[in-house]
Amino acid sequence: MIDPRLLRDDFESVATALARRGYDRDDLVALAELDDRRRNLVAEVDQARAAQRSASKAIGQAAPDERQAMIDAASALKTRVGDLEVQLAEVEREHAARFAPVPNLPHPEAPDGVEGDGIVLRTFGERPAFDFEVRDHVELLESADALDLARAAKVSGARFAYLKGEGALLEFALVRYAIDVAMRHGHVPVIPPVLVREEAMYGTGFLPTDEQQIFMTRDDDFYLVGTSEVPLAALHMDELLDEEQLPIRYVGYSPCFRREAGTHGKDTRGILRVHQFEKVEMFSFVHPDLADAEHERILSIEEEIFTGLGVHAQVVDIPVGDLGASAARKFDIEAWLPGQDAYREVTSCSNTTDYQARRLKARIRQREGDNLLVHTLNGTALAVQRAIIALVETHQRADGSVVVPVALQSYLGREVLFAR
RNA sequence: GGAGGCUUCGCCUAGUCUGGUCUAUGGCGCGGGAUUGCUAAUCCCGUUGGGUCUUUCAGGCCCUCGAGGGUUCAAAUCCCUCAGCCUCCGCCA
Repeated sequence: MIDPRLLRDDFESVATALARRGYDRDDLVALAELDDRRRNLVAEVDQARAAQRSASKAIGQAAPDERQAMIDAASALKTRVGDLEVQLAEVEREHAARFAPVPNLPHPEAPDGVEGDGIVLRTFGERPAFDFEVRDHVELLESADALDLARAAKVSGARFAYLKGEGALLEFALVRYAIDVAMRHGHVPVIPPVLVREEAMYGTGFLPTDEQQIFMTRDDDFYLVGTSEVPLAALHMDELLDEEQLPIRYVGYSPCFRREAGTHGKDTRGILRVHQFEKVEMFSFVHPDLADAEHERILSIEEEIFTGLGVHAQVVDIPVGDLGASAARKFDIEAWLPGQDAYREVTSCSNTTDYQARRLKARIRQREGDNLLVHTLNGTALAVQRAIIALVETHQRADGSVVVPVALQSYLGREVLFAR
């Protein structure tokens, strides 16, 4: 959620910033008016309640024979408070519903544009060259019996997979490798809940805007998380953090569930886009002044992890038109996938400034000055399925075996995968 | 799944049976100050969080006793729903 007070105090800068994301100025005018209406009504209700309270209080000290008249008078005041409260509740409801979908203010340095207009900041790793016909991850993994898509389709449907044998071992190795790198940089490992309540989904900004992407349970009011960003962010929901505790850094490992609504026919082959995947995710709570630096820091850890996997990739500064609701700025790493002859997103790292914190009510108690909202940042350490694709396609050999990068060898216990 | 107990302003705690003097008690911790002097002690003051208004170095008012509803002129206190914690039974990895 954006700050209603900022909208009131500096309407122009909010309107200008959100215009970059294509947000309609007239909608903001309406929101500002709604906010005024709410504040006026709050003042009125408070006043009415003060009158009623003092009337009621006097009754307690009054002589018995005076009481009935006073009670009658207080009853009238009560009716007025009740009427105003009903009006206020209606306005509050509208206020919450109308402010919630407003996206975060973009970072001044985030580039303009829409999907596809991202700016490539740099590339790293060597782009692989092959003197044989390249296989894609499906061919490589299936022929080694490390992946079973057909039976997953039977059991669960399209966009599901079994990882088996060395495929399953590869997941454990990659996960532990990524967690170790993140831990070396001060992130505390966490296995979070993946079924969460509505507050957590709302607080992280996935509701209401991404509702169509989220799985939900039928008989219990749980949502399945699409990323452990949700339970990691919500970890400090409703908390007042001491300044000295910051920064707080986590690295979570969890399955992720996405409905992939609206992606029919897109990336249907293999495990690039599936309904259930596993991901190692970094998450930081920091003082606002340090958010930009933390964003760079998380990005550099992501680069370290993928550099260790010997993968060629590019770092992209995502344009404002392609940001999720909660992000002010986002960097993606796109790895080169030889099987597709293209760069594809393997990590994503967002600075959500105070947007999630305002909704989650996660604040900082400062030694001096007022409490303030903490800033939150998240970034993919390693998305297992996509990392597997990049890894096996990059390091494949003519016979279908795959050379294991040195950084991963000790985790996997072997130097070559899929050897015959 | 069943039975019972519990949740109070950082932490601990009084208050709930019997509604009004609760503007929530006391201790610890923390912040500020005073006094005496010797590895400290004593005393005083302050210390939940949020909203809103004003003539904004400040003050007023409202909300906040796990959350939400209800009863009442009046709710920490009575009633209902929900959540969490604890104990026991059942089940289970």
